[in-house]
Amino acid sequence: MDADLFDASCPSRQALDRIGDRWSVLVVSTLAAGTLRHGEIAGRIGGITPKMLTQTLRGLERDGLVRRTVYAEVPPRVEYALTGLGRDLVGLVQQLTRWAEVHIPDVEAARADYDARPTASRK
Amino acid sequence: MDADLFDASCPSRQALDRIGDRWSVLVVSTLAAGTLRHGEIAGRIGGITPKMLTQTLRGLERDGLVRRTVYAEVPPRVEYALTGLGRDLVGLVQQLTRWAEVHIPDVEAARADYDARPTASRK
DNA sequence: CTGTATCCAAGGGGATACTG
DNA sequence: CAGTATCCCCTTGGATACAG
Repeated sequence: MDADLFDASCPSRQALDRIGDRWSVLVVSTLAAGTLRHGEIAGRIGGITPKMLTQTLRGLERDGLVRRTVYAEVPPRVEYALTGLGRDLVGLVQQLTRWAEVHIPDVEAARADYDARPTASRK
Repeated sequence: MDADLFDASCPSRQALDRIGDRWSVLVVSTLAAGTLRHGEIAGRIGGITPKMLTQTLRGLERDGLVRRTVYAEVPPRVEYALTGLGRDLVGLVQQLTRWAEVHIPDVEAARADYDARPTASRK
């Protein structure tokens, strides 16, 4: 019931808990293009349900990564934009993306090799 | 059924799918210290079940991030070590950790502020 | 348009016990 | 010691319908 220095005290775990879910990275990356409305984000991502979009946006807003602005107009208008902290996160995500782009071939090669191995095959 | 440029084609998503789970980052970070045995890893992390350790290790091995060496001895001995690719990933994870260490205070402040807001309170 | 509420299926991951 | 096999719970997230 008590780990060494890991569990919740590990910063990388906390960071991953924030962006490790299915949509956060996508939403943040989309907002990197600039201020967008709820429907615009949904349209650009495609496949995300309104529930998940709102849920993701709320989480990002709560963590100070996204700023939500509501305009009290007749047709409700709500705009979302990255905060300075959010823009910072985007930079990190882009590094992650870059790493992935460079190394994915290696990973796939390793995987193909692993799956083809006669010894420790077995998925 | 077809997103713009995201969904599975997004590299960052692929990278996150690899390290976004509960244990991969912890295991990889632990192995950054050097070659370790199954039990040693479990001991250093604390709280991980043998099932999850093996499962995580298998995934990392399959993706070419970790190298598994089995010694055919009387008391079974299996050692795990990072590959070049794995060491590369560790570098990225450390960047992530660094970012988290620096910005977690901001995130927590934003969260506390959000939770205290009279307007859009409501968890 | 923006967002909420409900229902529900799938899977991750924990506990435990057992095998080589 | 290393790893496997079950069982099972609980969370994530998708579909759908509805409200402000």
